[in-house]
Amino acid sequence: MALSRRDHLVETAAELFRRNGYHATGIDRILAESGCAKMTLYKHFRSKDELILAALRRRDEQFRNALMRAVERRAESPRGRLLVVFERLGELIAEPDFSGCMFVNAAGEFAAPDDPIHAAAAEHKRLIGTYLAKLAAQAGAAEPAALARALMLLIEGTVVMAHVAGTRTAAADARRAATVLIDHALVTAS
Amino acid sequence: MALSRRDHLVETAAELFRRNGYHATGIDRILAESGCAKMTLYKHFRSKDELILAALRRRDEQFRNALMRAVERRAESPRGRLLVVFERLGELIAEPDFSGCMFVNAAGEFAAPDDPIHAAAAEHKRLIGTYLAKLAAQAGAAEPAALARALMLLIEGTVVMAHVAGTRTAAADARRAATVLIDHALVTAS
DNA sequence: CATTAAATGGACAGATCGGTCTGTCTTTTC
DNA sequence: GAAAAGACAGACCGATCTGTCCATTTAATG
Repeated sequence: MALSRRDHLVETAAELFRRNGYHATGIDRILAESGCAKMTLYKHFRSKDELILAALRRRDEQFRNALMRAVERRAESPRGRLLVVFERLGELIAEPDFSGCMFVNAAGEFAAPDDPIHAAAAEHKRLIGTYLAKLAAQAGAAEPAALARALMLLIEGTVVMAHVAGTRTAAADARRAATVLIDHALVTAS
Repeated sequence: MALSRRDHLVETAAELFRRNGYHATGIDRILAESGCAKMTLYKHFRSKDELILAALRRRDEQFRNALMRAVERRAESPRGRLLVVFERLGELIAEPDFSGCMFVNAAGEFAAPDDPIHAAAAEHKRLIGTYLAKLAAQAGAAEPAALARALMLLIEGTVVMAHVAGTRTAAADARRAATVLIDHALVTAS
């Protein structure tokens, strides 16, 4: 079955927000691109901000599901599961119209920490961090949460440097640093 | 001497852009806050985008000067100079109205890589990276450029996680990871 | 086929956007 | 003190923004 009208709207919006930003993407553009009428939008959402929230939630789910599937599929060792994350990172930033992390961009445009949109971005990062900590624990890290936080820094830094500065080696750099940190955490644990 | 009219405008704009974003900050707001007339703005700048560029250039200089001064002032060992960067990072993200990196936010709102604003953000990151590579070389790293790129990832990741997710331990996490990477690079060099 | 629900295009409102222009006032300079 | 330059306030422009409303058409359902 094709996407429902609502989902089609959210999908189109998410793509435009990702590529062009939130304030810079007008409602009319989203409607024209999706072929929906204005009243269809405002029947499903009370405001543009709610549409942004729905778009972020959709992308959060898609992103985490794809990540977890990749880790499961390519899993070799528990240590290797952590490294799969960085391989996926390399694919992500190599995509033709990669535009950085849309959650980071959202937090940038909606800077107030108590803004629901900012909070949704924060929740996304929290969920990824929790997942990484689980992988780190399975790999037998001395302090799984601490290792996960360090790897998160490398991941976010990679996305930023690849987008802002166009650093093509970012994912490889991150992977190399990650192996050092992971091995250090595993040695300390044994 | 007080700031010139032009500099006062740029300073006010930079602060508003940093806190509230670029598209979300209107010209009128900047004028009201700075007490300038519209024609004063358009005498010095041809467009809002040029004002944004001037604001980014100003902040880039201020930021790098402050960083280099901190490194010089608190310098102990060559290795310690690298770690001063992370101490400064901790102070930065602890500031009351810290709003992430305004260069990253600029690249997010002006996503096209060939946009002059995006390019200015890229140049800022490039300059920081070059400086880090110099410090890494002075510390005797095996591959100074590679170490610098890895540290950049930690730094950018710290700013992102602190702003987006409110991770208060980010700078400490980064510093800890940095020492591991630095020592690894120094051991390999000897 | 008839009824009902949903989505359509498009007009419209009110606000705000970036940018232009006019005219007045203040400051500097000689 | 006169002349020149710069900054002031604010009206104004066309475009665009989010959001509301309506009248029509389409699609699904009994």
